[in-house]
Amino acid sequence: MALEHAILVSLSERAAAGSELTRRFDASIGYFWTATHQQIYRVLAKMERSGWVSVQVVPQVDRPAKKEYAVTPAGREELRRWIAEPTTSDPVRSDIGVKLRGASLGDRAAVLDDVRRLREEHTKRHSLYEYLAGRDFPDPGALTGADLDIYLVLRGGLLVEQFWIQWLTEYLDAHDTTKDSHR
Amino acid sequence: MALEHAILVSLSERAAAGSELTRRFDASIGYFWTATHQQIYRVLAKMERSGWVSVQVVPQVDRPAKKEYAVTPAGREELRRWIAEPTTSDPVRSDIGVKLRGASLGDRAAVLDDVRRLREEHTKRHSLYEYLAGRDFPDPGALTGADLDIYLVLRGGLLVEQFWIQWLTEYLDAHDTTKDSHR
DNA sequence: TCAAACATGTAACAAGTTACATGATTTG
DNA sequence: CAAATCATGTAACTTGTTACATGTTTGA
Repeated sequence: MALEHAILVSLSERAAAGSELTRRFDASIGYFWTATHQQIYRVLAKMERSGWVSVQVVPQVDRPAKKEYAVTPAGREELRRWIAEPTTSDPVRSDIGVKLRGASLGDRAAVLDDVRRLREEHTKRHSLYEYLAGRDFPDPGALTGADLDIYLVLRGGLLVEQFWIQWLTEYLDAHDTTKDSHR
Repeated sequence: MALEHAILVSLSERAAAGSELTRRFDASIGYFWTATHQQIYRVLAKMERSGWVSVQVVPQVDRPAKKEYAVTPAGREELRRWIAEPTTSDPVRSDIGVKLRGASLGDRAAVLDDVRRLREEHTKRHSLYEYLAGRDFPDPGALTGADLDIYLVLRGGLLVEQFWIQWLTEYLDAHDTTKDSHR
């Protein structure tokens, strides 16, 4: 299970409540791991029982109180242990990959529309990442340590989006030039 | 759920038993969807109850009998329906992405070793796909219909492997030139 | 005949998804 | 005071993983 470890990484950078963690998973950590708030709250409760994180209720001036979670020494130890462990490649799962393969068994025109829409989405995300890279890392060559890591993971996000754009474009080009949109 | 639909695509190409499907998921379909035999048998049973596939027990001369599954008209209809449905991008989940981000909280040298090992794996898979492409699709420009689709999905597999090799190489280069392997 | 490979499964569990629920506080 | 937002959760369900179990047939 990597969700627990992704949370440990995020909390190590800065203590946070479940809602704040959810926002982080929608953004930076989300390049390579996603989670909904329901999952995060459940796992946080479990991690507290395991003693990997501690909680402190923080009353707020202008907001409802929140539970701020911080990594404990046991949590840091667990994270070290997990990081040193050999990684197995996660299986790839992509609906669109299955649809592209089976397109001749359904409505080809609908698949092509779908592909155009997805390519648009990935293009937008790619632009966003480029913007973030330019804004937060104007001089990548100067980075070291944790900052360098954060930058390199953002690079991974950029490269994944590039992959999608390239693949979907190849698909569209191949099916536009061969006029077999009718099967 | 796309496993059911991935099975429908595979069975549409040719009827098969669970063990044969498992082998296909380890190979071609597996570029973008994976499944173990336990999952496949469970889902096949469910699909039979739904009427999407039919079974025929085939006694074999030199092997134990197998249950051959074939797509029914209802299954074909369901596949058409699913293919026409708009696709939502599947969430990305990658252990190594989380580890790269948190590397400064653990043993950096171990992470670098891990990255080298993973890059090696992806390089091998890339070579395999290149071999398959050259063997099965010597003249991609001439392809149409289902054959073209199968080729384009293989292209997707190749491009994913390229992404991995490039990203992991960037990571290694960045951490080799900045000598901060000690945190 | 006994080990290996083939084919099919069960059971228990872990992880992820979807839909809904609750109370606090702020803003119009 | 009503609607919107924030923060936290529960419950039911689906999907995926891990470990084990069973019978068949071939080949050493």
